[in-house]
Amino acid sequence: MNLKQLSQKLGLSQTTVSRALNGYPEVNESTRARVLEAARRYHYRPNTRAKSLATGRAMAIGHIIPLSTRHEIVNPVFSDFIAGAGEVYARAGYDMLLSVVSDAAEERAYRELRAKGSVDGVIVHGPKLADARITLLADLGLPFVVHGRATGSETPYSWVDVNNRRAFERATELLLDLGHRRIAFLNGLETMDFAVRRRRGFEAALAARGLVADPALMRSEEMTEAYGYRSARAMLAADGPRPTAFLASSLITAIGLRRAIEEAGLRMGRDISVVTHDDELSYLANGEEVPIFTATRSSVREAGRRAAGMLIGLIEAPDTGPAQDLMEAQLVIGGSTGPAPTEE
Amino acid sequence: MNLKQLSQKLGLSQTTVSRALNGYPEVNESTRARVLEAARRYHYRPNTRAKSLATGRAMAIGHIIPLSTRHEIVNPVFSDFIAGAGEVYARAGYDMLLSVVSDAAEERAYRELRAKGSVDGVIVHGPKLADARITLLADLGLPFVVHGRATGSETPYSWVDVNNRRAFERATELLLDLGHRRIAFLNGLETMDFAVRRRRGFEAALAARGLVADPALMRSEEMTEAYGYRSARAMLAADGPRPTAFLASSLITAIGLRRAIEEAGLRMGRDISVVTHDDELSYLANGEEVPIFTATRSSVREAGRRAAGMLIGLIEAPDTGPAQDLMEAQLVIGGSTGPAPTEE
DNA sequence: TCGCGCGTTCAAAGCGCTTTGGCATCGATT
DNA sequence: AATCGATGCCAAAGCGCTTTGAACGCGCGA
Repeated sequence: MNLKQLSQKLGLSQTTVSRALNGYPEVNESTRARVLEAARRYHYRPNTRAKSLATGRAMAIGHIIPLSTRHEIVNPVFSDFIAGAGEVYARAGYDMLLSVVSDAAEERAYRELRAKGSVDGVIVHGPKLADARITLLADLGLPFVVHGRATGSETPYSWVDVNNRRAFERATELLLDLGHRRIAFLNGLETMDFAVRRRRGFEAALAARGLVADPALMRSEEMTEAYGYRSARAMLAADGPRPTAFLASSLITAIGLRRAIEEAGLRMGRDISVVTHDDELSYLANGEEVPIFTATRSSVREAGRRAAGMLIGLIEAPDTGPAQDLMEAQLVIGGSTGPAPTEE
Repeated sequence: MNLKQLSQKLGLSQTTVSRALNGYPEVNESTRARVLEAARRYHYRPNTRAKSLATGRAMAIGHIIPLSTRHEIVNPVFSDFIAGAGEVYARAGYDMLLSVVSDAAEERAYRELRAKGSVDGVIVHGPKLADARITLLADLGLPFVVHGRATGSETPYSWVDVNNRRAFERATELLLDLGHRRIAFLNGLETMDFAVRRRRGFEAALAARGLVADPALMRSEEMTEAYGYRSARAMLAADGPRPTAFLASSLITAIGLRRAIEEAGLRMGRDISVVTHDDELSYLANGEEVPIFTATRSSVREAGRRAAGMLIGLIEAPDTGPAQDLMEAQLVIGGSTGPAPTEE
């Protein structure tokens, strides 16, 4: 059932039917009612491609996912973000277009999206320091919102981000207040912007008490379970003073951490304290009533909602300047932290 | 730069340029070369919407994700599947359209996808028993491939699935061979087809040795970490004979399981054996060289690739009947299994 | 009576592409 | 010399929608 057929059934012109459906004022209310009723009866839906060819609006938003194992993206954070964004798109009538591309093809993918006119805007995932995609997109004139920030990018841009620096600063302060001095930090890959901010927060909190981070206790890798396990195991087995607390960048890493702690015959929360960041992933809850891990908590799904909303705003009101949304993480206390054990 | 402009620059008609670009034979090879060169120079990309309006092909494939927390979908399995499918789509020139919808709106979402003509086919995720979506899609005449199967669906359909029954049968046999008799089974939600098949495999292996499953040792829930923890904790604390082994439906659940085991002062692999299913998620590896958990292993990313390939085949050769692809899981031995402890 | 404005409707153009149905040109065949 | 089949190119129609510009009928004031 297309517009032509529908208008024939109604004995009206395509023009009138189109206007009636799209809420234009110059159509008699009684005919409009007839049209709406008929559209419903025949399950009429305007063909998206024809509609966007005519209007020039794609009514779709793109997400380009670089497909590298060394990347932070093919990970559970992504599905939660997408779920949040998807809710908003659905409500606003936008489709979501996903492209999985190799890192090398990423720039081309953005250019194609633009040239082929398949989307009205894009979300940029996993920004790196001075991320090249930002200037690229600005050049292409394609509206975009970054999930995270890209320190060192000179052009202004829109973003939604968690205050990673502040979150990790507070987490570190908590551990310091509990008496911990030897705090290990298992960070994410420091090519990623958020990881750098987290490290800054960590270092700032130490510096504020006249302490300085011990390089031997700092790692930066992709945030897997094995990473947490391997690092904690090595640090706990090392000669010399051991860490009494760990700061982890993700729940998955913290889980690996816990495995190493327990294998070493220690008890998390008593012998070793752990604080982690928790993205509130829907399938990976940090315990039920009482959190397993003390954590800096911020919902990535909510971030998805906000980024989507911001982008749609940008698309529909192109003249507004770039927008920003800095979300504060909550520091929630769970069972993984306690006072630093006193020296024997 | 559109076709009209490009053809004017070349002094050719749109027809010829279009044919040259699309590889039609009735164009002189030298002009074709000229056209290709010019297209490259001006970064010409045909507008997708116009192209699909003209051809009737959307060059896009839809994935509809029901947005319920009670669902198995907003989970890491999903992102890996998508990553696999996305690779194939990209190579074949298809876009991927994602719709996140509430469960109630799911049927409508499929109908709209069809009526709006935005996709050439869809992948169905997380099939339930006698899933209604299958007959719906068959009625709509929209090509589709199911990731998994829907027992009890009378119409034939295409699917890609793991042999869940066989995998869990083998896992159970392994535990039986190791001398375990009290085996607990933490299954996924048994509204889902795969979970039912897994239970059948579990029960069949027991039955083959004249044993019968103990209902007190069987659970069926969404596969979270907390589920594994809570269930194992309760079972290990119960009066009467305790399980000596656990069969878990996902790595996440197994991780929760391990937490409960260790909190109970037991050692996994010695006091309590664990076998789990492992989807080989890229971010959640089952250990590094040596697997943490003994597991039935099957790559969900590979399943994504295969499903995408199958669907594209169906779309491009619509007359071929439904296809099937049953993947066998590997049973890999890790550190979580050992002989059943002898009774004291 | 005429002309005007208003409310309502329509025919047709246009979005950027593919594809049908010609139309020349030219070498080969009769 | 006339015919024919390739070969290579083009004009125009059509995909399903929106939107421009015009038209129609009607009531109203002049």
